[in-house]
Amino acid sequence: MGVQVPLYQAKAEFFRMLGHPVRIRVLELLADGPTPVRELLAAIEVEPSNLSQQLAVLRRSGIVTAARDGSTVVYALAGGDVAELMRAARRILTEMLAGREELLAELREAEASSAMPR
Amino acid sequence: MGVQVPLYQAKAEFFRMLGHPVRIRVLELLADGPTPVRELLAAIEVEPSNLSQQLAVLRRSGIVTAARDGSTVVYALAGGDVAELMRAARRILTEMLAGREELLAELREAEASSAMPR
DNA sequence: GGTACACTTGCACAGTTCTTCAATTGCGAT
DNA sequence: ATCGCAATTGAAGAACTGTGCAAGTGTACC
Repeated sequence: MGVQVPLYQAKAEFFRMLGHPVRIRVLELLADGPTPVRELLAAIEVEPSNLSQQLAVLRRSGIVTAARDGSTVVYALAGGDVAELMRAARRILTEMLAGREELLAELREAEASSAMPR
Repeated sequence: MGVQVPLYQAKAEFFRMLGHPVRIRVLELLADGPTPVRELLAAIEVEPSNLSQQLAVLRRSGIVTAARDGSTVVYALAGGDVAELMRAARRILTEMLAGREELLAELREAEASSAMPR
């Protein structure tokens, strides 16, 4: 029953895999259904080789699959509730950013009513 | 009012912030309620200065707050349904890890213990 | 004051990830 | 066979992240 490959390690790797703007956009596009690379390239501003590198990361992690169809390659989500994950993340993100805006507003008020900073 | 930092950038930063085993463990411990650093240190095998560095990352991102109470510092989730995010992630991980028995077993244990009162 | 403890910060170095370029593979058409 | 297009791979350097140590801040207690 020993822990051989730590669970926290696996979770962290999963989140790290999501931690790139191009990879996020790809996953959101794939959430609407299987998509050829050509379309991903048209939708995301990125060099083809860079997109391929990011697709390779997603493939290696197992969250997407690739299938060749003639001369194009079509990517799809390997399964799972990716959309649900994104929704949960967006909810937390919204709260986090809202809190930050409030702090910024408070900071501006405090500066206006006290001595000038450096 | 809205800052024009691309949304995908913000999402990627959010996930990258989660992409570290120590930070994951901290968030899961905090999901059970506010916790002093001393307890985090006892539960996670890590050097104090390393834990502090990871706590600083979480603080900077805004997902946790720190409050001094005497000589100890107590951390808490800043809000948001972190537990729900973790649940969605676990569901996807389960599918991705299908076939890797050890990790699946650990995921099931984690599910069981999170459903139990302490 | 001084010592002890809890926690944090600065810093240097090791390790990892990102980006880009050039080279390559696979496929369809000529 | 060769051309052109779609997509991938390999490799190198830049950029970023993680770690541990030493030094720092803040609090309590004598």
